Amino acid sequence: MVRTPCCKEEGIKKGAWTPEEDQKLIAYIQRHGEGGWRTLPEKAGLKRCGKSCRLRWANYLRPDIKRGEFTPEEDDTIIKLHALKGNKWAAIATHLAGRTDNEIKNYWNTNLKKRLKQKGLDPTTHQPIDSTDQTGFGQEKPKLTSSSSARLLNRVASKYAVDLNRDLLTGIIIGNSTIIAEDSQNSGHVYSPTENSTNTAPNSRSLSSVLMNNTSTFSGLSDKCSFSELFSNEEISDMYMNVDNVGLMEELKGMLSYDNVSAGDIKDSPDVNVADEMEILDSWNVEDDLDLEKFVSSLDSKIGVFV
DNA sequence: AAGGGCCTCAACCGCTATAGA
DNA sequence: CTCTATAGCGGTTGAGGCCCT
Repeated sequence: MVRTPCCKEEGIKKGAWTPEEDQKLIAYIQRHGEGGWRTLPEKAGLKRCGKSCRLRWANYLRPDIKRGEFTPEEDDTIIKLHALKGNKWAAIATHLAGRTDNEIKNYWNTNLKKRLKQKGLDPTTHQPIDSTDQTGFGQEKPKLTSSSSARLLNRVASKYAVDLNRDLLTGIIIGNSTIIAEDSQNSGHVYSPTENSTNTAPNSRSLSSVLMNNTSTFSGLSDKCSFSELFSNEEISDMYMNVDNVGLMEELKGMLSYDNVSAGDIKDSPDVNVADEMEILDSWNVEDDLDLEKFVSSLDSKIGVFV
């Protein structure tokens, strides 16, 4: 990939923008519209590189930018979306009208991060820092990289998760705690990919069984999440607003995080024998109606201990 | 008053993704 | 398919303001 030289030329100004420069940029964009950033500086009479102009416009001069203090509602939205998306500032910004990714990133680093720490929450994982936490989600999770089986289980789950319909997933996420509680004791249930996905109860029991029984093994904040393909941004945001257990939603997202992943995508992961995992996964016949737990046990004997 | 440390946030840097020739 | 230009993203930097001693 060839890097475009930027701001390397002689005579290119850097640093803070002056009001005069701002005016030139605004006037030019009002006349000609956005785009063509490479040639814009010269045409607009600015001694700046195009990238600098684009950033100045996108982060500061755009007329739809909302300035001023973040509201408590915006704080809440950022925190919840960060739990779901991680440091995907641009993605988070799409949920906050008038706020830029840069502004949200700065606000997170200078305010919200500290606030979470003060509440005893890890700003990265959003889980309690205190290891005595009794929720189960706050307990230190084994690193994803520590378990090949966990990774594969994620992929197995995701392989079937795509068969689940939207209503089912919504049901699992929003307030279906009764079923989940029952499922935690239903260890013998067969996680069957052939169950009718429109039959909500059996499938939700299967999926949430996996969640509850293996909660410590699921992780991941991958942007390859198929979650976003199943739900619109607005719907995801609504779920976060309504869901009681944010941790559960994260777990579910983690389950889906390997959807569409290929061996090539994860071959750099240090402790994963990807070839083994993919071979096992590919050889697994969906029609076998295989019990997931038995399947995982069989994996343990082949590629490591399942935690 | 001074100056040192801390905080904030605009701007920059380095990189990837994508489109189009 | 390859190459190149451009757009976009996330991490980092540093100037300037604020606060404390």
